[in-house]
Amino acid sequence: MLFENKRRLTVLKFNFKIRTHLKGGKMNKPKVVVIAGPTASGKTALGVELAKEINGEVISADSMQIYKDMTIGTAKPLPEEMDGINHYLIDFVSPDERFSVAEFKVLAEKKIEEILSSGKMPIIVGGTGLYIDALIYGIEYPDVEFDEEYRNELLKIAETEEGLNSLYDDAMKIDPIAMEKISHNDIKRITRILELYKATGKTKTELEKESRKKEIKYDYRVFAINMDRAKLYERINLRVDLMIKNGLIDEVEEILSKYKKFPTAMQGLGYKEVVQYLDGKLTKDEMIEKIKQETRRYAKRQLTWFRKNKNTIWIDGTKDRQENVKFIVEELK
RNA sequence: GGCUCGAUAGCUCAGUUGGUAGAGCAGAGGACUGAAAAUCCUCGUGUCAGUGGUUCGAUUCCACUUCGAGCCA
Repeated sequence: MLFENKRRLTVLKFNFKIRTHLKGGKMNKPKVVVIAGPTASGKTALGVELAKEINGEVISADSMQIYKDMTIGTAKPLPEEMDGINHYLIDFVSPDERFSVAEFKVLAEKKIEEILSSGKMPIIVGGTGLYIDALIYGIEYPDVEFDEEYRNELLKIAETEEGLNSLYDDAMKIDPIAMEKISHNDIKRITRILELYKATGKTKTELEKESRKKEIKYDYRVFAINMDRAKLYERINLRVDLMIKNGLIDEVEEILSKYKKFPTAMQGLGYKEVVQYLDGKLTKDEMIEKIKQETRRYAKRQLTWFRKNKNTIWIDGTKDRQENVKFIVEELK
Protein backbone atom coordinates (compact mmCIF):
# COMPACT_ATOMS: atom_id res chain seq x y z
CA MET A 1 0.00 0.00 0.00
CA LEU A 2 2.63 2.44 1.10
CA PHE A 3 4.87 1.34 -1.71
CA GLU A 4 2.12 1.86 -4.23
CA ASN A 5 1.50 5.39 -2.97
CA LYS A 6 5.14 6.25 -3.16
CA ARG A 7 5.32 5.02 -6.68
CA ARG A 8 2.29 7.03 -7.71
CA LEU A 9 3.84 10.13 -6.18
CA THR A 10 7.02 9.65 -8.13
CA VAL A 11 5.07 9.27 -11.33
CA LEU A 12 3.12 12.43 -10.61
CA LYS A 13 6.23 14.45 -9.90
CA PHE A 14 7.74 13.17 -13.07
CA ASN A 15 4.74 14.24 -15.13
CA PHE A 16 4.74 17.58 -13.42
CA LYS A 17 8.36 18.19 -14.36
CA ILE A 18 7.75 17.34 -17.99
CA ARG A 19 4.70 19.57 -18.16
CA THR A 20 6.36 22.56 -16.57
CA HIS A 21 9.37 22.05 -18.73
CA LEU A 22 7.30 21.98 -21.90
CA LYS A 23 5.16 24.93 -20.96
CA GLY A 24 8.19 26.86 -19.90
CA GLY A 25 6.69 30.02 -18.52
CA LYS A 26 4.60 28.45 -15.81
CA MET A 27 7.01 29.29 -13.05
CA ASN A 28 6.86 32.98 -13.88
CA LYS A 29 3.14 33.25 -13.36
CA PRO A 30 1.99 34.84 -10.11
CA LYS A 31 1.21 32.31 -7.41
CA VAL A 32 -2.32 32.09 -6.09
CA VAL A 33 -3.03 29.95 -3.05
CA VAL A 34 -6.25 28.01 -2.83
CA ILE A 35 -7.52 26.61 0.45
CA ALA A 36 -10.29 24.12 -0.12
CA GLY A 37 -11.80 21.35 1.96
CA PRO A 38 -15.10 20.15 3.34
CA THR A 39 -17.42 22.25 5.40
CA ALA A 40 -16.44 22.69 9.05
CA SER A 41 -12.83 21.71 8.42
CA GLY A 42 -11.40 25.09 9.43
CA LYS A 43 -10.79 26.77 6.08
CA THR A 44 -11.73 30.26 7.26
CA ALA A 45 -9.36 30.30 10.21
CA LEU A 46 -6.50 28.79 8.24
CA GLY A 47 -7.02 31.32 5.45
CA VAL A 48 -6.84 34.23 7.89
CA GLU A 49 -3.70 32.92 9.59
CA LEU A 50 -2.02 32.32 6.26
CA ALA A 51 -2.98 35.80 5.07
CA LYS A 52 -1.30 37.32 8.11
CA GLU A 53 1.84 35.33 7.45
CA ILE A 54 2.22 36.08 3.73
CA ASN A 55 0.60 39.53 3.47
CA GLY A 56 -2.47 38.14 1.79
CA GLU A 57 -6.12 38.92 1.19
CA VAL A 58 -8.91 36.39 1.00
CA ILE A 59 -11.26 35.78 -1.92
CA SER A 60 -14.10 33.51 -0.92
CA ALA A 61 -15.16 30.70 -3.26
CA ASP A 62 -18.41 29.81 -1.60
CA SER A 63 -21.73 29.71 -3.41
CA MET A 64 -23.78 30.56 -0.33
CA GLN A 65 -21.66 33.04 1.58
CA ILE A 66 -22.15 35.40 -1.36
CA TYR A 67 -25.66 36.14 -0.13
CA LYS A 68 -26.57 39.02 2.08
CA ASP A 69 -28.52 38.31 5.27
CA MET A 70 -27.47 34.67 5.23
CA THR A 71 -24.87 34.68 7.95
CA ILE A 72 -25.43 32.04 10.58
CA GLY A 73 -26.37 29.19 8.27
CA THR A 74 -23.51 29.79 5.87
CA ALA A 75 -20.96 30.17 8.66
CA LYS A 76 -19.94 33.41 7.03
CA PRO A 77 -16.78 34.80 8.63
CA LEU A 78 -17.56 37.55 11.11
CA PRO A 79 -15.40 40.68 11.44
CA GLU A 80 -13.73 39.24 14.56
CA GLU A 81 -12.84 36.08 12.69
CA MET A 82 -11.46 38.00 9.74
CA ASP A 83 -9.13 39.66 12.22
CA GLY A 84 -8.25 42.59 9.98
CA ILE A 85 -7.76 40.52 6.83
CA ASN A 86 -9.79 41.72 3.84
CA HIS A 87 -12.34 39.24 2.49
CA TYR A 88 -13.93 39.56 -0.93
CA LEU A 89 -16.90 38.01 -2.70
CA ILE A 90 -18.80 37.60 0.54
CA ASP A 91 -22.12 39.15 1.42
CA PHE A 92 -22.76 41.02 -1.83
CA VAL A 93 -25.67 39.27 -3.62
CA SER A 94 -29.29 39.71 -2.65
CA PRO A 95 -31.00 36.38 -1.83
CA ASP A 96 -33.68 37.12 -4.40
CA GLU A 97 -31.13 37.33 -7.21
CA ARG A 98 -29.44 34.75 -9.35
CA PHE A 99 -25.74 34.16 -9.34
CA SER A 100 -23.56 31.76 -11.28
CA VAL A 101 -20.08 30.35 -11.64
CA ALA A 102 -19.57 32.43 -14.74
CA GLU A 103 -20.04 35.64 -12.77
CA PHE A 104 -17.93 34.31 -9.95
CA LYS A 105 -15.09 33.54 -12.30
CA VAL A 106 -15.02 37.05 -13.74
CA LEU A 107 -15.29 38.76 -10.36
CA ALA A 108 -12.70 36.54 -8.72
CA GLU A 109 -10.13 37.06 -11.45
CA LYS A 110 -10.66 40.78 -11.26
CA LYS A 111 -10.03 40.64 -7.52
CA ILE A 112 -6.95 38.48 -7.95
CA GLU A 113 -5.57 41.06 -10.33
CA GLU A 114 -6.29 43.91 -7.93
CA ILE A 115 -4.73 42.14 -5.00
CA LEU A 116 -1.62 41.28 -6.96
CA SER A 117 -1.19 44.81 -8.23
CA SER A 118 -1.40 46.12 -4.68
CA GLY A 119 1.56 43.87 -3.90
CA LYS A 120 -0.35 41.36 -1.83
CA MET A 121 -1.01 37.63 -2.14
CA PRO A 122 -4.47 36.46 -3.19
CA ILE A 123 -5.79 33.50 -1.18
CA ILE A 124 -8.86 31.71 -2.49
CA VAL A 125 -10.76 30.13 0.40
CA GLY A 126 -13.87 28.07 -0.10
CA GLY A 127 -15.65 24.80 -0.44
CA THR A 128 -17.50 25.20 -3.73
CA GLY A 129 -15.55 22.92 -6.03
CA LEU A 130 -17.21 24.20 -9.17
CA TYR A 131 -16.13 27.76 -8.43
CA ILE A 132 -12.60 26.72 -7.63
CA ASP A 133 -12.30 24.68 -10.82
CA ALA A 134 -13.51 27.61 -12.90
CA LEU A 135 -10.44 29.48 -11.65
CA ILE A 136 -7.74 26.83 -11.53
CA TYR A 137 -8.56 25.46 -14.98
CA GLY A 138 -9.15 28.93 -16.38
CA ILE A 139 -12.55 28.06 -17.76
CA GLU A 140 -14.09 30.66 -20.09
CA TYR A 141 -17.86 30.73 -20.14
CA PRO A 142 -19.65 31.91 -23.27
CA ASP A 143 -21.66 35.08 -22.98
CA VAL A 144 -25.26 33.87 -22.65
CA GLU A 145 -28.27 35.33 -20.93
CA PHE A 146 -30.30 33.27 -18.53
CA ASP A 147 -33.59 32.35 -20.22
CA GLU A 148 -36.02 31.97 -17.37
CA GLU A 149 -39.01 31.29 -19.60
CA TYR A 150 -37.30 28.42 -21.38
CA ARG A 151 -36.09 26.91 -18.12
CA ASN A 152 -39.57 26.97 -16.63
CA GLU A 153 -40.87 25.35 -19.77
CA LEU A 154 -38.30 22.57 -19.50
CA LEU A 155 -38.94 22.07 -15.80
CA LYS A 156 -42.62 21.76 -16.47
CA ILE A 157 -42.03 19.04 -19.03
CA ALA A 158 -39.65 17.28 -16.66
CA GLU A 159 -42.34 16.94 -14.01
CA THR A 160 -43.54 13.65 -15.44
CA GLU A 161 -41.36 10.65 -16.16
CA GLU A 162 -42.31 10.58 -19.83
CA GLY A 163 -41.56 14.28 -20.05
CA LEU A 164 -38.13 13.84 -18.54
CA ASN A 165 -37.45 10.91 -20.86
CA SER A 166 -38.39 13.00 -23.87
CA LEU A 167 -35.99 15.75 -22.74
CA TYR A 168 -33.33 13.10 -22.34
CA ASP A 169 -33.95 11.94 -25.92
CA ASP A 170 -33.81 15.52 -27.21
CA ALA A 171 -30.52 16.12 -25.44
CA MET A 172 -29.21 12.84 -26.81
CA LYS A 173 -29.92 14.01 -30.35
CA ILE A 174 -28.12 17.28 -29.75
CA ASP A 175 -25.04 16.10 -27.87
CA PRO A 176 -24.63 12.33 -27.57
CA ILE A 177 -21.05 12.70 -26.36
CA ALA A 178 -21.95 14.81 -23.34
CA MET A 179 -24.92 12.55 -22.64
CA GLU A 180 -22.66 9.54 -22.16
CA LYS A 181 -21.97 10.80 -18.65
CA ILE A 182 -25.45 12.06 -17.83
CA SER A 183 -28.05 9.84 -16.21
CA HIS A 184 -31.70 9.63 -17.28
CA ASN A 185 -32.70 11.24 -14.00
CA ASP A 186 -30.23 14.11 -13.91
CA ILE A 187 -32.71 16.91 -14.60
CA LYS A 188 -30.24 19.74 -14.18
CA ARG A 189 -27.69 18.42 -16.63
CA ILE A 190 -30.24 17.31 -19.20
CA THR A 191 -31.91 20.73 -19.21
CA ARG A 192 -28.53 22.45 -19.39
CA ILE A 193 -27.68 20.70 -22.64
CA LEU A 194 -30.93 21.98 -24.09
CA GLU A 195 -30.54 25.49 -22.69
CA LEU A 196 -27.02 25.87 -24.03
CA TYR A 197 -28.04 24.65 -27.45
CA LYS A 198 -30.97 27.03 -27.62
CA ALA A 199 -28.88 29.99 -26.47
CA THR A 200 -25.76 29.41 -28.58
CA GLY A 201 -26.63 26.91 -31.29
CA LYS A 202 -23.64 24.89 -30.10
CA THR A 203 -23.40 21.67 -28.16
CA LYS A 204 -22.09 21.51 -24.63
CA THR A 205 -19.22 19.37 -25.84
CA GLU A 206 -18.19 22.06 -28.34
CA LEU A 207 -18.54 24.83 -25.76
CA GLU A 208 -16.47 22.92 -23.22
CA LYS A 209 -13.69 22.49 -25.71
CA GLU A 210 -13.71 26.24 -26.38
CA SER A 211 -13.86 27.00 -22.68
CA ARG A 212 -10.37 25.65 -22.11
CA LYS A 213 -8.54 27.29 -24.97
CA LYS A 214 -7.02 30.17 -23.08
CA GLU A 215 -3.87 29.71 -21.08
CA ILE A 216 -4.30 29.72 -17.32
CA LYS A 217 -3.08 33.04 -16.01
CA TYR A 218 -1.91 32.12 -12.55
CA ASP A 219 0.13 29.48 -10.83
CA TYR A 220 -2.58 28.09 -8.58
CA ARG A 221 -1.44 26.04 -5.59
CA VAL A 222 -4.35 24.05 -4.29
CA PHE A 223 -4.41 22.91 -0.67
CA ALA A 224 -7.30 21.00 0.82
CA ILE A 225 -8.00 20.31 4.46
CA ASN A 226 -9.07 16.86 5.59
CA MET A 227 -9.24 14.89 8.79
CA ASP A 228 -10.51 11.62 10.18
CA ARG A 229 -14.09 11.20 9.01
CA ALA A 230 -15.54 10.63 12.47
CA LYS A 231 -13.79 13.76 13.72
CA LEU A 232 -15.12 15.83 10.82
CA TYR A 233 -18.66 14.58 11.37
CA GLU A 234 -18.41 15.40 15.05
CA ARG A 235 -17.40 18.96 14.16
CA ILE A 236 -20.29 19.24 11.72
CA ASN A 237 -22.79 18.08 14.33
CA LEU A 238 -21.45 20.56 16.86
CA ARG A 239 -21.53 23.37 14.33
CA VAL A 240 -25.15 22.70 13.44
CA ASP A 241 -26.16 22.70 17.11
CA LEU A 242 -24.36 26.01 17.47
CA MET A 243 -26.13 27.50 14.44
CA ILE A 244 -29.49 26.65 15.96
CA LYS A 245 -28.39 28.12 19.28
CA ASN A 246 -27.17 31.27 17.55
CA GLY A 247 -30.54 31.89 15.95
CA LEU A 248 -30.64 30.17 12.57
CA ILE A 249 -34.42 29.87 12.76
CA ASP A 250 -34.83 33.61 13.36
CA GLU A 251 -32.44 34.33 10.52
CA VAL A 252 -34.51 32.25 8.10
CA GLU A 253 -37.75 33.90 9.24
CA GLU A 254 -36.25 37.33 8.65
CA ILE A 255 -35.10 36.40 5.16
CA LEU A 256 -38.48 34.94 4.31
CA SER A 257 -40.22 38.15 5.32
CA LYS A 258 -37.71 40.43 3.64
CA TYR A 259 -37.54 38.82 0.19
CA LYS A 260 -40.18 37.39 -2.08
CA LYS A 261 -38.36 34.90 -4.28
CA PHE A 262 -35.29 32.74 -3.89
CA PRO A 263 -33.91 31.40 -7.16
CA THR A 264 -30.96 29.70 -5.45
CA ALA A 265 -30.43 31.07 -1.96
CA MET A 266 -32.93 28.76 -0.31
CA GLN A 267 -31.12 25.72 -1.65
CA GLY A 268 -28.61 26.39 1.08
CA LEU A 269 -28.06 23.68 3.63
CA GLY A 270 -29.90 24.48 6.81
CA TYR A 271 -32.13 27.05 5.14
CA LYS A 272 -34.39 24.66 3.27
CA GLU A 273 -34.73 22.43 6.33
CA VAL A 274 -35.70 25.34 8.57
CA VAL A 275 -38.33 26.29 6.00
CA GLN A 276 -39.73 22.75 6.19
CA TYR A 277 -39.82 23.05 9.97
CA LEU A 278 -41.60 26.42 9.79
CA ASP A 279 -44.13 24.84 7.42
CA GLY A 280 -44.79 22.16 10.01
CA LYS A 281 -43.37 19.39 7.83
CA LEU A 282 -40.65 18.51 10.34
CA THR A 283 -40.37 18.66 14.11
CA LYS A 284 -37.53 20.72 15.50
CA ASP A 285 -35.49 17.63 16.34
CA GLU A 286 -36.10 16.11 12.93
CA MET A 287 -35.01 19.35 11.33
CA ILE A 288 -31.78 19.47 13.33
CA GLU A 289 -30.99 15.84 12.52
CA LYS A 290 -31.68 16.40 8.86
CA ILE A 291 -29.41 19.43 8.65
CA LYS A 292 -26.64 17.44 10.28
CA GLN A 293 -27.09 14.50 7.96
CA GLU A 294 -27.30 16.57 4.80
CA THR A 295 -24.24 18.52 5.88
CA ARG A 296 -22.30 15.28 6.42
CA ARG A 297 -23.26 14.12 2.96
CA TYR A 298 -22.28 17.45 1.51
CA ALA A 299 -18.86 17.22 3.17
CA LYS A 300 -18.41 13.80 1.60
CA ARG A 301 -19.25 15.14 -1.85
CA GLN A 302 -16.79 17.97 -1.36
CA LEU A 303 -14.03 15.51 -0.50
CA THR A 304 -14.83 13.48 -3.61
CA TRP A 305 -14.53 16.64 -5.66
CA PHE A 306 -11.19 17.73 -4.26
CA ARG A 307 -9.73 14.22 -4.48
CA LYS A 308 -10.26 14.27 -8.22
CA ASN A 309 -7.63 16.96 -8.65
CA LYS A 310 -4.40 14.98 -8.33
CA ASN A 311 -2.34 18.11 -7.71
CA THR A 312 -4.19 18.85 -4.48
CA ILE A 313 -1.91 19.04 -1.49
CA TRP A 314 -3.67 17.66 1.57
CA ILE A 315 -3.51 19.23 4.99
CA ASP A 316 -4.42 17.61 8.29
CA GLY A 317 -7.08 19.85 9.83
CA THR A 318 -6.52 18.49 13.33
CA LYS A 319 -2.91 19.66 13.36
CA ASP A 320 -1.83 22.90 14.96
CA ARG A 321 -2.89 25.79 12.73
CA GLN A 322 0.45 27.60 12.81
CA GLU A 323 2.14 24.39 11.82
CA ASN A 324 -0.16 24.12 8.80
CA VAL A 325 0.55 27.73 7.90
CA LYS A 326 4.26 26.96 8.04
CA PHE A 327 3.72 23.92 5.84
CA ILE A 328 1.89 25.95 3.21
CA VAL A 329 4.53 28.68 3.25
CA GLU A 330 7.20 26.02 2.69
CA GLU A 331 5.25 24.50 -0.19
CA LEU A 332 4.93 27.90 -1.83
CA LYS A 333 8.66 28.41 -2.10
C1' G B 1 -40.28 -16.54 41.67
C1' G B 2 -43.95 -18.29 37.46
C1' C B 3 -45.76 -17.57 32.48
C1' U B 4 -45.64 -15.32 27.53
C1' C B 5 -43.07 -12.95 23.63
C1' G B 6 -38.50 -11.44 21.60
C1' A B 7 -32.73 -11.62 20.49
C1' U B 8 -30.73 -11.77 12.51
C1' A B 9 -26.11 -5.92 9.06
C1' G B 10 -24.22 0.30 12.78
C1' C B 11 -30.13 1.03 13.57
C1' U B 12 -35.42 -0.75 12.59
C1' C B 13 -37.03 -5.22 11.01
C1' A B 14 -38.26 -9.29 7.17
C1' G B 15 -37.05 -14.34 6.09
C1' U B 16 -35.39 -19.39 5.74
C1' U B 17 -42.05 -25.65 5.46
C1' G B 18 -34.02 -27.49 8.19
C1' G B 19 -29.49 -26.83 2.76
C1' U B 20 -25.37 -20.58 6.53
C1' A B 21 -29.94 -14.78 4.70
C1' G B 22 -32.38 -9.44 2.55
C1' A B 23 -35.19 -4.72 2.74
C1' G B 24 -35.46 0.37 4.53
C1' C B 25 -32.51 3.79 7.02
C1' A B 26 -27.50 4.98 8.47
C1' G B 27 -22.87 4.60 6.01
C1' A B 28 -19.14 4.18 1.84
C1' G B 29 -17.28 5.17 -3.21
C1' G B 30 -18.04 7.98 -7.64
C1' A B 31 -19.82 11.77 -11.39
C1' C B 32 -19.89 17.02 -11.91
C1' U B 33 -18.18 23.46 -17.09
C1' G B 34 -23.70 29.42 -16.20
C1' A B 35 -28.91 26.27 -10.03
C1' A B 36 -23.34 23.26 -7.46
C1' A B 37 -24.79 23.82 0.14
C1' A B 38 -27.68 21.97 -6.27
C1' U B 39 -28.34 17.49 -9.25
C1' C B 40 -27.29 12.46 -10.15
C1' C B 41 -24.97 7.15 -10.28
C1' U B 42 -23.12 2.65 -7.79
C1' C B 43 -22.42 -0.45 -3.37
C1' G B 44 -25.57 -5.20 1.57
C1' U B 45 -21.04 -11.68 4.79
C1' G B 46 -23.42 -10.74 9.09
C1' U B 47 -19.93 -15.68 15.17
C1' C B 48 -28.59 -15.14 12.36
C1' A B 49 -27.31 -13.99 21.45
C1' G B 50 -24.43 -18.35 23.93
C1' U B 51 -23.92 -23.67 25.05
C1' G B 52 -25.59 -28.43 24.24
C1' G B 53 -29.15 -32.00 21.74
C1' U B 54 -31.78 -34.17 17.36
C1' U B 55 -30.07 -34.44 12.14
C1' C B 56 -26.03 -36.15 6.55
C1' G B 57 -26.73 -30.87 7.60
C1' A B 58 -29.38 -26.16 12.59
C1' U B 59 -29.71 -19.31 11.97
C1' U B 60 -34.40 -22.32 11.44
C1' C B 61 -36.67 -27.79 15.58
C1' C B 62 -35.79 -29.09 21.12
C1' A B 63 -33.47 -28.05 26.05
C1' C B 64 -30.83 -24.96 29.10
C1' U B 65 -28.20 -20.19 29.91
C1' U B 66 -27.79 -14.86 29.30
C1' C B 67 -30.10 -10.30 28.08
C1' G B 68 -34.65 -7.34 26.97
C1' A B 69 -40.15 -6.38 26.93
C1' G B 70 -44.86 -7.58 28.96
C1' C B 71 -48.25 -10.14 32.23
C1' C B 72 -49.18 -12.82 36.95
C1' A B 73 -47.62 -13.30 42.00
